[in-house]
Amino acid sequence: MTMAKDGPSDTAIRAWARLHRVAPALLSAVEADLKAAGLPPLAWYDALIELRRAGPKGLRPYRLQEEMLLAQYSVSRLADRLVAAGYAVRRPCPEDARGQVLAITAAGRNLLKRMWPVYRAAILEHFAGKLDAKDLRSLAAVLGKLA
Amino acid sequence: MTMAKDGPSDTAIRAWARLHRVAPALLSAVEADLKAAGLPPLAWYDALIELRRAGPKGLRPYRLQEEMLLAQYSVSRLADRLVAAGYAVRRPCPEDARGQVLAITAAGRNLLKRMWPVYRAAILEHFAGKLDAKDLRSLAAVLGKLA
DNA sequence: ATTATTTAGATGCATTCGCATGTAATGCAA
DNA sequence: TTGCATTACATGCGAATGCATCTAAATAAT
Repeated sequence: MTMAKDGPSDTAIRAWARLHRVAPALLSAVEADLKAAGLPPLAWYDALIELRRAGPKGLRPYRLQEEMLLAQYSVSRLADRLVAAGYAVRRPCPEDARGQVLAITAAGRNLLKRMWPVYRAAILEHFAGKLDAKDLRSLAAVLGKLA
Repeated sequence: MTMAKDGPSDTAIRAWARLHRVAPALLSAVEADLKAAGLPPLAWYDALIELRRAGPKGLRPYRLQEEMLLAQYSVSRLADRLVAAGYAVRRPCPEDARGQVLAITAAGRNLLKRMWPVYRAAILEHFAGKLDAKDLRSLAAVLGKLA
């Protein structure tokens, strides 16, 4: 009955419960498809997309951190792995000697190209294929309010 | 331009991107509130809710696994921790000697009562407070199609 | 200029996750 | 029944995560 304790409404609880239930399942279904295709995790894709968008000037790790909404150490280690795998390089930062710049390599761009078909198919199969255009727009609109 | 390669539409990609971006951030914001209050992770709450719902007869781990959409080893270890913390007990299963039954303890029920106010406030702050009733219903409806 | 504060990033350590596999009991088939 | 596949759950081990802390450089304060 949602007493006057002034918490979220029952409707809100239901929506939350579904989000809490569905979103992680969806993400891990997509991750599983990538893994099944012998490809790296989604986070690598996301990071490389940002690096590619940043262009040849590269991207500061703290910027990547903001874009991806990750913890600092998480970006630091993601960068370690991307660099170790040859998909990105670390360069010293000209304007700030304590910082660095991350840039995508040719291998990184190639990885994006190899991942996208699998990623795209996974999005279609697990997500977009189950919704119509109206659903998708309304979902994007609602989620937009949460950012 | 979403060529005739028959992937997800641009609208779908946008919706996916937001979901991928917002949902994990939301979850970790709520987790952070719980942690800040000195409380266990959300997964403990979810599991204990299921155990409480199951009543005194308890719940088989594989059932919990289905409810929570988790990996088998993940439930096994979650159960380890709940039991170690005294919030649940393992009992041998009468009808299946290889199985077991998990049941919530009084301490577990008490933990649920302590967590709920914090959880509820977090849902309100990070989620429900930013949306109106129509948003919430439409979100629940769309996510329902993905289950 | 000297000192204190903040910021960028790395890392040791403990916990957790994921994968593969192991053990044991059940169910099914020949 | 005996043998084989399946199901329920646990676990060793390597990788990833989270926390706290460290270094070093930049910035602000005195």
